[in-house]
Amino acid sequence: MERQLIKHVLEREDYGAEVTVAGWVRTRRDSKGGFSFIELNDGSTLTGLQIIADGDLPNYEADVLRLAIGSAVRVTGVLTESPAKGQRIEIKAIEVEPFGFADPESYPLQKKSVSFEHLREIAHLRPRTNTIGAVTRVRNALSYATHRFYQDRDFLYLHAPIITTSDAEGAGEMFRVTTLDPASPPRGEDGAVDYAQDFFAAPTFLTVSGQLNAEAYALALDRVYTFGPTFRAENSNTRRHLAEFWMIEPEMAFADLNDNADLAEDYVKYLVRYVLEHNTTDLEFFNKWIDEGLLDMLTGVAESDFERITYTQAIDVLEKADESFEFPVAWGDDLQSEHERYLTEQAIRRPVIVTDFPFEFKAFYMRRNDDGQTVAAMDVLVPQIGEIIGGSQREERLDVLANSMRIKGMDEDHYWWYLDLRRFGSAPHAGFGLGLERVVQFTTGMQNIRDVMPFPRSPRNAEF
RNA sequence: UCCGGGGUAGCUCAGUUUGGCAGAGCAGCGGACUGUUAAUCCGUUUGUCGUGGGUUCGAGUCCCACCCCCGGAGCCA
Repeated sequence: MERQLIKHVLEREDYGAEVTVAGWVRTRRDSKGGFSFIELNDGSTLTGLQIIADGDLPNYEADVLRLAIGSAVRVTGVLTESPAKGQRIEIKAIEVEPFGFADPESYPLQKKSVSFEHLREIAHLRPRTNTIGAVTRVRNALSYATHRFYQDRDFLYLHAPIITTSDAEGAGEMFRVTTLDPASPPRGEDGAVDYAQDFFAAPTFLTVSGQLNAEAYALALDRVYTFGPTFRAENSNTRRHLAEFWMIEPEMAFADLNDNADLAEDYVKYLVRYVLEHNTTDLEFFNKWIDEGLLDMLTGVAESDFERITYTQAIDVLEKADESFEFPVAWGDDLQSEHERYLTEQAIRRPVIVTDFPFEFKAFYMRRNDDGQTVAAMDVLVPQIGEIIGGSQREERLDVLANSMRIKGMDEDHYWWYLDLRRFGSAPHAGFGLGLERVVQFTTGMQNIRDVMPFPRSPRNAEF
């Protein structure tokens, strides 16, 4: 008989039918009435399926009574209306076929919940917990919804390179990629490592962003998006940063900052609506156990218009705020985390898109505004997380871009191909980057980013 | 990297103030009971007190160094 996923079995009402399921035991409760209750979970949904294993089963003593938490088993049985509260249906087992048992004395998971800190040390087993299972399903839904959103709007999915020679931000530590012998690398006459002899005949790194590559394709195919892993070798020890994370970067030709903000707002709302509709069971779980206001907050975001203010206006709001900030507020200084959170959580109380930041602390590729002071940048701020999106209209004017690079102290020769895009058929274009893990955090209420990534990489942590 | 809090049984944590036999709950195991569902009740096993030095008759507790984890900050997505 063909095996069915538990989430589909739970929807059936044809009592008396024979079904086959397989999964991992969450709990087993024995009744001295001569039978056992087994709660089975296969990850297809949060809810487990209750199996009634009668003492008459030929392998009841030998197998069923050994099925402790964590054991893998296949069960064929009759779909039955449950006489007890707690579940609508259950399976009265005809055949119980164990695969791998789990020794309850050494199995690290318990019926009772354990701390997320501990689960990180058993990252290979934590997907068997309710929370990590639900996170994984929401993460999957957000990924699928991302493709649907952009595909429906005629964006092409672009695979940007992961190994690169360019540093898109001009800031941030990068992971070096090399095949040179670390013990005795070839050296030039000045004693420095001679990367001309390395695999790529140049220093190479793991990408921090696919944006520059995406710009090239947008200036040929109109609209593209990347969705792939990115890397930062920063020694960041926070609940919002990873050394390896997944980023989505749309890039549109013939678009300005307003178009960019429109797209960002539509995208974030689309993601929220998608999981509200398709991951109801999981979100209710998070709302109950992780973050009590989650569903109200997400519904509010899905229905609200994002507030749009300029950096200059934001500074004005912060200066007038009846709030004592740790960092001073002054035009020309970047917004601190506390400032961002005040804007979205206290002052405006919904997502905020801040635009037109000072040129001084923004990246070289952002389009300079006519005021000479600011650039066409935007940050999307949401409650709880803070900055969830960073983007800009790109500088399409060759002379202005070259000038910005000189001011930022960058090597124009190294970016010859990027400047070529402005030499030949340049056009206004804009795009942004969104960290997938930040959205998973936002939509699940999970506090630590390490719990929304399958095998998170952070400083000192890449064991699994 | 900076600031703060931590590291004691498989897990969650008391015990450190004032140095003197290593503790509780949960889990596991044994039993009782039960259409149960974080089951309940009785009994019970389990220790490199993060690591390395030092002080002391005696250190989980005091001193020094280091490692790791968590929270906040910075960097950012």
